[in-house]
Amino acid sequence: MIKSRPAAPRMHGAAALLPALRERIARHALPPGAKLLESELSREFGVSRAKVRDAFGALEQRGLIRRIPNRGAVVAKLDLSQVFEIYAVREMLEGLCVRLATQRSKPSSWQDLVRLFGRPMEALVKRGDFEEYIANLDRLRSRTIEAAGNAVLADMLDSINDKTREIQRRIIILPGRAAEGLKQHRAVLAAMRKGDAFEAEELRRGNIRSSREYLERFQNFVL
Amino acid sequence: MIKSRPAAPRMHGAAALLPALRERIARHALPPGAKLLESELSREFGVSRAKVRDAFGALEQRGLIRRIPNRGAVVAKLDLSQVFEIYAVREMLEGLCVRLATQRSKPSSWQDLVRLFGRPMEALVKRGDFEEYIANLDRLRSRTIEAAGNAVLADMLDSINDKTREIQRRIIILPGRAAEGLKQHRAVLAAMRKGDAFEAEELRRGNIRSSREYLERFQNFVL
DNA sequence: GTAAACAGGATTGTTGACACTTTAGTTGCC
DNA sequence: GGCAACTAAAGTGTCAACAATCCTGTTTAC
Repeated sequence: MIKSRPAAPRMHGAAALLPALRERIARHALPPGAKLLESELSREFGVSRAKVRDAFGALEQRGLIRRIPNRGAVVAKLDLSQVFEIYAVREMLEGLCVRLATQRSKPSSWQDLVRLFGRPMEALVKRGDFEEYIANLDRLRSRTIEAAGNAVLADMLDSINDKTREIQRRIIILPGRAAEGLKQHRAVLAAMRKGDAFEAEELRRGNIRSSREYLERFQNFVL
Repeated sequence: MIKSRPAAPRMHGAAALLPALRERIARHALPPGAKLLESELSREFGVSRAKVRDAFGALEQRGLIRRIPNRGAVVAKLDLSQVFEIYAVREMLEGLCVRLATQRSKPSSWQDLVRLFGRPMEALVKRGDFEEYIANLDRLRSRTIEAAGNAVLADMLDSINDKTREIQRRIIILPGRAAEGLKQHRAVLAAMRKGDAFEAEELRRGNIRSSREYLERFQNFVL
């Protein structure tokens, strides 16, 4: 059975506009280079063109779209060098995030995730169920960000995530990556479970460097 | 002689609006809590209210102002906990920046800054010329960011800088801070001059932690 | 005397129309 | 047939008037 991933959310209203566009761009439902028409979106979401314009402004600030005067807005493409730039920043911030999360929470609070990343995740990798694998990775990530309790950091990671979600998906399905990643996440979680914040940080950074190396090796398949 | 710091730039035109507002907020020419009137700015800069509104949107995204529906925009105040959140992130990013800059440039390219941070800076500290001291610090910072060659990182540091420029100024004038900071910056530069990227990173992080400690100790005077 | 109700003024939010720029298609000339 | 100039359509950028909301000071009722 094919898991029907919810398509583009067809919610109406101004509040739904920005999140919906972010989501579509992050999932490459709007692929890089795609043109965004103000009037079209205005009709689809039932909001005024001015609001669409506001949303475009926000997306441009986040670096998700590029606006060319009199020519409209297109989804930003990131070339390889930008992706590596992001990875360098990401390594530092995710490391910090894990360290803070470990320092600010009871070690035992990670027990359920330790369990989840044991047999269940192993099974998902063996079965090749990448959707659920990624969903669990997201659970770990959200819990970590929440535990870190740093809103500035959360914002930055969020922004980075928007830009590289699709690329991460493509890396995960590379041969061997999911299994290797799982091993690394287990190590991170074990350090968190011990309460060793600095070891957890270093392991998480290694995890991201390793992901980066896959990207380097398979860049032709990913971009 | 008093160095007349250029007041609020009275340039006109839509292009000048956003940078001018950023500058005013960063320098606390518009202090936290100050109200921003659309019509007033519209007149001052000779642009339509719609453009002022756009600029407000950008400032809100950057976290420099808060908009309350039907009540307008006020300069965001940061409480102490937010400042510490920013410091945690800043430590990582400035460290990364120094490391990248060291790795990607010829060690000899830092020679002029090494000299500048020798006697001349010493004299500025002795004389208590904080304006020039800070101007030189900014020179070092820009050069480092440029040498790091990472646009994503540069953006994030820029955003952080907007929010904490005034606070940094107030820390620098605390008793002993300028002298201690200078020693640390010298050590960082020496490591860069040697080409030891990781030592430079660690020293820079220490420098920021040290700045943070001053803030912690003197928080009542700074905020 | 106090508090609620009200009116006037000021400020923000929204909409629709209009002007400008680009693009694509068509016509006409060489 | 190919190239250049023109035309029409589509889309974006801009603005000004209108609507809704909030604040302030005054009046009114108890």
